[in-house]
Amino acid sequence: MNYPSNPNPSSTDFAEIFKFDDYDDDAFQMIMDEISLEDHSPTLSWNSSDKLQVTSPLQTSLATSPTSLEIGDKTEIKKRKRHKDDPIIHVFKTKSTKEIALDDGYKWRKYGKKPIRGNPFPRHYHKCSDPDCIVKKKIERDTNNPEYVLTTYEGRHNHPSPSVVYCDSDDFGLTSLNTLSFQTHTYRYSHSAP
DNA sequence: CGTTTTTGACCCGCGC
DNA sequence: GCGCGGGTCAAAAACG
Repeated sequence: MNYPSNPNPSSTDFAEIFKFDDYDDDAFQMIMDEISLEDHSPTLSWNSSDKLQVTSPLQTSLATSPTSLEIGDKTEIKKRKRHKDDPIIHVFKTKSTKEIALDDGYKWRKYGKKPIRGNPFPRHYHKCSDPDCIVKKKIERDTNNPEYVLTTYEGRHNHPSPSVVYCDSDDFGLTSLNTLSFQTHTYRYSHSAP
């Protein structure tokens, strides 16, 4: 049984899904058919120019680039083709003016810090403290919105959270999608390991 | 005293 | 082949 990373940014105002990373078009469409984003129930499609289009009861949006689209002011979706051997990645965009490290229930060991070109704030590199677990996360401030922090999780924990299990599901690793709600505005999407 | 953080060095892929 | 940007290592320091 694999356990996904389980971010729970309890110390922040809210978090929201920022990026879909590793789905092909069919899988992505299937996912969008399954989920509803708060008061939106969007359908997604790609037009002839490969621009992402979202139609919801509230509005119709057309992306300005093939890979990114904001739905209202809540959710930004990014999409690209899945590459072979791509790791599973989740990116969370979290409003956080004070602390840069989120308490997500797992223990992490920091192993690097790097200045990133174009970003006045450095990126921090963390590994799961479990010696047999290879999950990593990167933390950096959003260049465009310095009051937000981007947390990128890579891989799946092979062990449960050492602290509280915030969300449980019998079919982690079996279904194509789990939609979890941590707080009012916190959503998480994952899919089974390949 | 075991674990984590800090920090410069090292490594590696990519574009030129 | 070289330089650059990004990712990781690892030794020492800091921490609790």
